[in-house]
Parts: sequence; C-alpha cells; structure tokens
Amino acid sequence: MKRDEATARAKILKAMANPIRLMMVDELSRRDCCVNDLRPLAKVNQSAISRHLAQLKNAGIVTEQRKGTRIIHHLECPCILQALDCTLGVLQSEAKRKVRQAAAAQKR
Amino acid sequence: MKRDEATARAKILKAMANPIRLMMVDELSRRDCCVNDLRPLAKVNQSAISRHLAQLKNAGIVTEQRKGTRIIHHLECPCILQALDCTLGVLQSEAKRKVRQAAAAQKR
DNA sequence: TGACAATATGATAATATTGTCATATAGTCG
DNA sequence: CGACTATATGACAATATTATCATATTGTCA
Repeated sequence: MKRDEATARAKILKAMANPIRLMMVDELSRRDCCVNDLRPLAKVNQSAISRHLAQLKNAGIVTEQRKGTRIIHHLECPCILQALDCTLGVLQSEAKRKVRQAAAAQKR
Repeated sequence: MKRDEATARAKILKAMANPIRLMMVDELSRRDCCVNDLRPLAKVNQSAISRHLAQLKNAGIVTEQRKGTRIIHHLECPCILQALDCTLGVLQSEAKRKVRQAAAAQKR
C-alpha cells in the first residue's frame, strides 16, 4: 500500500477511532439524527458533540441536510459498520487467546 | 452501544488509524514479518517502528513469536482487513459525491 | 424586527500521539 | 565471555486531539 493511500484510509479510521464518535455512528446506523439527538450519548457539551460530528462529516462518513433550524445527520457510508463489526472480532479473538493462556498457565 | 464497549472498540480502531501502522497491517496480511522487514515501509527509525508494532500488539491485532534473535509478527486477526476494505468504500462514495456535486454546480 | 432554538467556531488549556536519541535487553555465535 | 544482531524502552520535544467557555451564525416565528 502506498503512503498516500494509507494516509487517506487512516484518516477515515481515525474519524471512527473515538468512543463518542463510535456511539454516534452506532446511533446513526439506526436513524438519522440532529446534533441534539446525539447529545445524550456522551456527557460532553454541545460544542464537543458538534466538533465530533464535524470530524465524521469531514471524513465523508456522515452527511448533513438542513431541515429548518435543525441539521439532520445521515450515515452516508453504512459500509463503515463493517469496521465496527471487525473490532468485535478482534476483541473476541483476544478473549479466546487469554483463556488459552490461562489454561496453559494452569498446566505448568 | 455502551460507553465501555465503545472505548474497547475505539482502542482497536485507534491502533489501525495511522498510515504507517496501516501499511504494516497490509504487509502482514501477506506474510509474517520481523521488525526489520517492516522498516522499509516508512522513513522513521527502528525505535518508531517498534513502537508502532507495540500498539498493534497491544490492541490484539498482531501477535509475536520469538525465532532466535528475531521476533516474527503475525496478523492474528485477519478480520481487521474488513476495516481496511471499508475505508475504500468510504473513499469511493466520497469521490462519487464530489462528482455529483461538480455536475450540479455545472448546471447552475 | 426581536427573541429564541439549533448549531458552529475562535481561543485556550489539558492530555495524547509521534518521532528521536541514547541506551537497555535478549539471543547467537566464535 | 565478548562482539554482534535484533528489538525494546526511558526521556524528551514537537505536534495533534479533545473538552470547555464564550460568542457567532443561521433559521423560525410571533
């Protein structure tokens, strides 16, 4: 993989690599939301939520559409959910490995 | 998604969210490598490569196995490649959107 | 128009990430 | 053991990320 391509791809993963933004994406995978809909997800103020959303928009993961005074956010690339799924795979694989290691430690 | 789960998942994505580490994962998807095999990927010194690898190990994405004086690194969770694939999806979707917008701008 | 609601943004502080240098650790071999 | 190769790590500087506060912008509606 070339450096430029890696940088472009890393930018997208970086946009996802934050607990709050991950919860936002998860929520947006179920329904379009305005900023206020997303506020309950985290105990940070409106400003922080807005900035997080801006990062998702900037990465092209989320798009926005003004509806009167609100801005409705939409998960433009549901394919991004695959990335979410795969983190689960890693966590599970890690859990298994730990169990194996614990078992090996027992034997000794 | 709960905060704790999101944090655990974000940790894994964060480990991937860097051009150098992405190139490492890409390389490791083709063959197991020792630190030195990965050095040509980036123009940083051995120390930096080692630290990047440590992050991938810490996230459970890569495992290591000592072979004499070398440490062979292995992509423990090939499922992580899905995350890589999906970044391509986002980039493509973004490219399409830009073309559409350019076309719309033409009309005006 | 003025008050209000929703969202964005500049400035700034706290914290995290990245890279480098020098040095340490671990294994191999003569 | 001593020289050598491969890898890791402490200390530190440069840069990036995140959150907050205060304020700005945009749209609605009476």
